[in-house]
Amino acid sequence: MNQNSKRYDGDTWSKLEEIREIVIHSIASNIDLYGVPHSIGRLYGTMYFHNEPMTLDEMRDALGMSKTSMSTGVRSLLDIKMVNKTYQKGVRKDLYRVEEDWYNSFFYLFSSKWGRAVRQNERQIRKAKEMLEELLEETSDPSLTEIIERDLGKMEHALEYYDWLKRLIKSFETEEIFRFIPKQSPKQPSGHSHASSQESEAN
Amino acid sequence: MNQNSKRYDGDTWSKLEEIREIVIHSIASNIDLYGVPHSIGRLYGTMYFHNEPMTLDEMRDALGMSKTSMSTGVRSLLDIKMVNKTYQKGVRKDLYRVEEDWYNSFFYLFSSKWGRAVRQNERQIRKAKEMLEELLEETSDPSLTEIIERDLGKMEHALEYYDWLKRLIKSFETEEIFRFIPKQSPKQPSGHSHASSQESEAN
DNA sequence: ATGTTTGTACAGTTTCTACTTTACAAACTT
DNA sequence: AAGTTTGTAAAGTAGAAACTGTACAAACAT
Repeated sequence: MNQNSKRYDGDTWSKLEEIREIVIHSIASNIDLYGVPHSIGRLYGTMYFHNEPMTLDEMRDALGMSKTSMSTGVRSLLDIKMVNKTYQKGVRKDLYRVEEDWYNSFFYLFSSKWGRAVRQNERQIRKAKEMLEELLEETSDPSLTEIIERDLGKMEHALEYYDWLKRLIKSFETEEIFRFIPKQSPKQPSGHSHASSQESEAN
Repeated sequence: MNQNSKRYDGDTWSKLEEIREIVIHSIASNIDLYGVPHSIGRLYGTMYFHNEPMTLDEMRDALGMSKTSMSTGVRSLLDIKMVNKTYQKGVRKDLYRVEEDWYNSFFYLFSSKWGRAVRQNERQIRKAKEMLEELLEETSDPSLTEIIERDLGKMEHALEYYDWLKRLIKSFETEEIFRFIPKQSPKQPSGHSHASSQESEAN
């Protein structure tokens, strides 16, 4: 079962590893979009092709890095739900496997990182808006009121944008986005192109 | 016109700056999502409230940083189109102002960073897929073919996901996303809630 | 209990990133 | 022409991030 423990035709096997390396490298060099360092991207890629759950020791051996790094690395992948902890009876060590559903990983990234940022900015801007309104009442100087009103306009505009972002993120969380961008691309059988409303199987 | 060169009621003015500082700080502490360092986030926030275009020297004075930092900082903001270069007759210095449309900034981030990543990963995975298919033909060992087929399945799955991401990004670029998530949130006057198809003014 | 395995906290090292200072080229002025 | 001004390249520095080795606590085995 475990393709790492058996010895197949060595030539084919090394070719396979070469191919996998291409993909792993590509993943690793783009994973910074998830705020994850390159080397941990390699870890992710390695786990992606390793079909069974992995232990920290296996990761260490596979990547030639320290076990501590594997521990912290897998933890950061766990935080953004790119890997999951699994359990297997009779196995003492912690086991991890990659989250197979990449849509989930993508959505979770937004829900967490972007969602957090949006909420914070929204809160601060709301606070600023209130303070500006208060300040506006206390001010008589017309050139100053003009500036305050301009700032207020910016705050309104910003709040509108953050509200939009929140709705976008929600459409990810609820997977309603699939109503608009379906998982399987439209095969254009005959009719119109966009905004088809076919159902998508959520998992 | 320029609120920095005149002297208004000092008390009100400092209160205003205090309020702005709240917003600037909040923006700066979340701008890492755009791959921009904190201090350059402050630069962005400062420019955001400074209603006229700014020169590098003004930035240096406003932030107390080196002119070189301002130069590289504003360049990185320029790269992701969060600021624009502007021209003003009779002015020798380069002038910059923030991109007012935050939707644009957000969309451009995806179009550039994510789009680039998607294209690269897609290309590499397509290459890997071809190589795997080739390898599959040369292989007789049944346990080995099983593994190759499993990898091939992963590649298919990945390509499907990247296709989806590409369509999502395209919906940003074309602003068709606004058909699904309109700029102004539905005021729920009476009817249904989501997927309204009202038009949005593109700018 | 004593001994072993497993994961992580902590301290130290290296490597990288965000700056600053200096120096200079290009564009403008006189 | 020589002298300014303006933006950036290059080199150096300080601090942060990524990684390693050691030490240890918790869980399990005997």
